Amino acid sequence: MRKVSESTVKRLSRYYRVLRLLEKEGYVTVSSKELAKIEKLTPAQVRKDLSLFGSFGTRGLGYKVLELKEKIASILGLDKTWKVALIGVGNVGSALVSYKEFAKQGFLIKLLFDNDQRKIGKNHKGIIIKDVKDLVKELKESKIEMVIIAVPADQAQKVVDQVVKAGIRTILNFAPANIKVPDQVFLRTVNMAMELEHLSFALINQI
Amino acid sequence: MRKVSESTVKRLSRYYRVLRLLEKEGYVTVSSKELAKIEKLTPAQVRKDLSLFGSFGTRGLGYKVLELKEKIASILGLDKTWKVALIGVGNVGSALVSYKEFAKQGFLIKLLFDNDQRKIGKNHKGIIIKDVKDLVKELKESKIEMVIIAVPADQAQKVVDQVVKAGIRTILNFAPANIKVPDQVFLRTVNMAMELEHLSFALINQI
DNA sequence: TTAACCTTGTGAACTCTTTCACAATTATGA
DNA sequence: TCATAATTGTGAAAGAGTTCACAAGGTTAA
Repeated sequence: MRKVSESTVKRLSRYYRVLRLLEKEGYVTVSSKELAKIEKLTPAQVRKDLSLFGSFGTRGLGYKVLELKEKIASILGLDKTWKVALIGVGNVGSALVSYKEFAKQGFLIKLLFDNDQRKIGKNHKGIIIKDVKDLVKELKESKIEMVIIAVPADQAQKVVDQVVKAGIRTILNFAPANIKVPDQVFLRTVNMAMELEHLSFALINQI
Repeated sequence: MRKVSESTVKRLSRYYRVLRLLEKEGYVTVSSKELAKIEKLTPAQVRKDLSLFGSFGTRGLGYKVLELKEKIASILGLDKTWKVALIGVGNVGSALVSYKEFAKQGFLIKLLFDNDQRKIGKNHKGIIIKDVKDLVKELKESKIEMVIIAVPADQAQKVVDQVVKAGIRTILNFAPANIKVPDQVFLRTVNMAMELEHLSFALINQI
């Protein structure tokens, strides 16, 4: 496959959300011009993004909403369900367990881990919290495909090392730490403080 | 000021974190080569980023850790404190109130809002939760500079409109919704499901 | 059926970002 | 003090990503 940029993937996620909405509102077709307007992009950008994966439109008409939505779902891997484990059932972890958007997109949190003896064995929103000691064994047995890290920063690297050892190739990290993984592992880090820093930069520099 | 790209700002945040760490470990100087190695970038990239804001280094030696850290802090606006209000004290909102990194960087959550009568008036981690009805008045009175949105998606636009009306110019949004703001307002949206979609894309397409 | 209109898909042009490469400058050790 | 080594800062080159512009193909209405 031709190279797909980070920005293109992000925009696909956005198109997907717009299409879901348009579908609900009863729209049958949508043009690149309309999509672009909604997302504040150029029509050419929208067409270029989509053309990386095939020709989904009809000249003179545009794209069929339902069809394009499903195409993008398939490109992003949203037409299947993913088994996800979450490590660290603290403040952030608990919030993520309740985060509806995950399940809506097929990301099903199947396992929870913590290292706190008071939490281990407890039922949290229908899932028994397991001991992080058994991480590698449990991840393998449950055929988990993705892992979300929500442990304190100083424990994150250690936990990630275990996760990698269990053969997991995709990790979403919420710990504010600079984590290292082997090349073949996909790691994305969400750092909420860095998002605020971006805003304070914008404010100070009056962009 | 010359144009500073989104990517540059993100990298500055990362440099800042590395420098904080290096300082703690007792390093006095650091070269662009070393910084680049830690962040998996090229030395030229590091120097180019910094050169946008001035000449902070010493040829033959590198950068003084403490000095560079402070320069970047000043660029990002981390050398002052920011008054932040958080709207929506649900799962995500509560997690954010407890998020240590915010305070560490000078982002102080001063006000909490919700629309749930059972929560309004209650003390949450030392802050009395206020009625979102009084949003505009309270934001103005408390001289809030930034707002974090953690309300359900279907209420987000309405709340943001109020925030904008109160004169706030920087908003960090955690609601999975496509929010519109006037041009002069800086809005960043963190969509955690979109981060997972990025990972599933990577996994499917075996990048 | 036909003419007028609309919209896609895509090379080419353009713009933005990253990397290269090297002069200039400072540090270091004999 | 001087030669050697290290490292910055920055124009120029290379590489990526975005927008332009238009031929090709499809729609619509009379």
